[in-house]
Amino acid sequence: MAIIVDKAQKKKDIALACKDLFVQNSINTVTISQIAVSAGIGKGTVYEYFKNKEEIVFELVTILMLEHNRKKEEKIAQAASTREKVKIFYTFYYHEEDRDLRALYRDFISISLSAPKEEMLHFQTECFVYYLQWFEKIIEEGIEKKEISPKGRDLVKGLFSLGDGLFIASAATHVLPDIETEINHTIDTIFSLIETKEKK
Amino acid sequence: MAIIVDKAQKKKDIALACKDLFVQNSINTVTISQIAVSAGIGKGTVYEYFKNKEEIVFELVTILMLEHNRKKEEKIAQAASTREKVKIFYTFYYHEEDRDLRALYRDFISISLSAPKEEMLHFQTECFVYYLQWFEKIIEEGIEKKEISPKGRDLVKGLFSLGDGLFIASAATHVLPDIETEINHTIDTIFSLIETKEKK
DNA sequence: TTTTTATTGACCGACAGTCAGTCAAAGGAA
DNA sequence: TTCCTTTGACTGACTGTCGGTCAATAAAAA
Repeated sequence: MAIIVDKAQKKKDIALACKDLFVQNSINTVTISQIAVSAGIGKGTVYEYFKNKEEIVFELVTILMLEHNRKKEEKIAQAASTREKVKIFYTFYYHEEDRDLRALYRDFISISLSAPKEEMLHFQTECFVYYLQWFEKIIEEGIEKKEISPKGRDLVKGLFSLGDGLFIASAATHVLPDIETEINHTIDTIFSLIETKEKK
Repeated sequence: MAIIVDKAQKKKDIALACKDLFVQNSINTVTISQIAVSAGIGKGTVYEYFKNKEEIVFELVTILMLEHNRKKEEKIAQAASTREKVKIFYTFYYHEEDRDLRALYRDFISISLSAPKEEMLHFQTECFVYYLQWFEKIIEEGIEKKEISPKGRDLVKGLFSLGDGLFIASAATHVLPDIETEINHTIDTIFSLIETKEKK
């Protein structure tokens, strides 16, 4: 046998090497040559590890998401109320520390919308389901603890999608310059409607 | 002197001539050559009327949107309750008759997210504000008529963005195959929370 | 050596966008 | 009427760029 490269690890290395490239530019303006230079490898080698540009974004999003989820999980565990948990859940859309992931997520949605290839739909679906179930769990626990009314259950998908909706409005228009206030205002309003009286 | 062409009209003609091309394919897969053939003009002529592919999509969206708004306005005027008006407002996301505009809107969001050029942000902002104000008016009238509680005012942007959020989830994932049910379910839940008792 | 794996950049085809040139209509001069 | 000139509309061959391929090479293990 010859050298055995840890393919998975090298994929991560290449992806991370050109993270700034993707964070600072949109996927359409980044070229494979730039990627190869950034990663210090030949253009052909890029294709040994990735089928196309999009796959690099997927890899990057995956890596950053795992790290992001770990931190988020901790923070949410510490939150006192369901309302607070939901608010923390949405900090992704405006917190400074998530800026890179957010920039990639933007590209990511853009790709998924314009090039609806099966793999992308599949990956996007996986991410969506993961976060939706997490979000469902938070709401479900709130209902169990009688913090919020069972009606919260009927708002899960709506509330969840609202985040992306506001995010897109904020990213693609001049409206909503302060998405943080907007999100928290909406959450507060909805929670004032579904929180039970006996909440602490 | 030579022939003077109505530039604005010809822009519309060219855009409409390649409508199907854009409806059936995503903007990235449509080529300028295809556009030229569809419109029965030379490739260079395309650039006499449009700066790039994106501009053609803008033109198309504008044309179809005007027609769409006219019809929607009629329907909403006929609706009995605020809840019904809101539901009709959201039919865009699933009604068969709006399928073409929806397909273009998808591309449109994708472009705005990945190529945030000033013109695009501007156009997107205009559309967003137009619909948001329309939506605000519906809610405001509902509050005036005491159909819904003043809290509805605090939910305007949230409710409004929810539509795009669900739309994207439905377009970019396998989740939410039935967006119609999902939207109406969410609207019903929220309205059951903000509708006043004295509603007819 | 030989085999296997990793790497590479020259190469190719496709595409967006340009531009030098063609064409047709209109007006004016004779 | 005829012919010449002007001018805007139109064109497709051409150029540069980019994504993606592949034959050649390197280099380690057997």
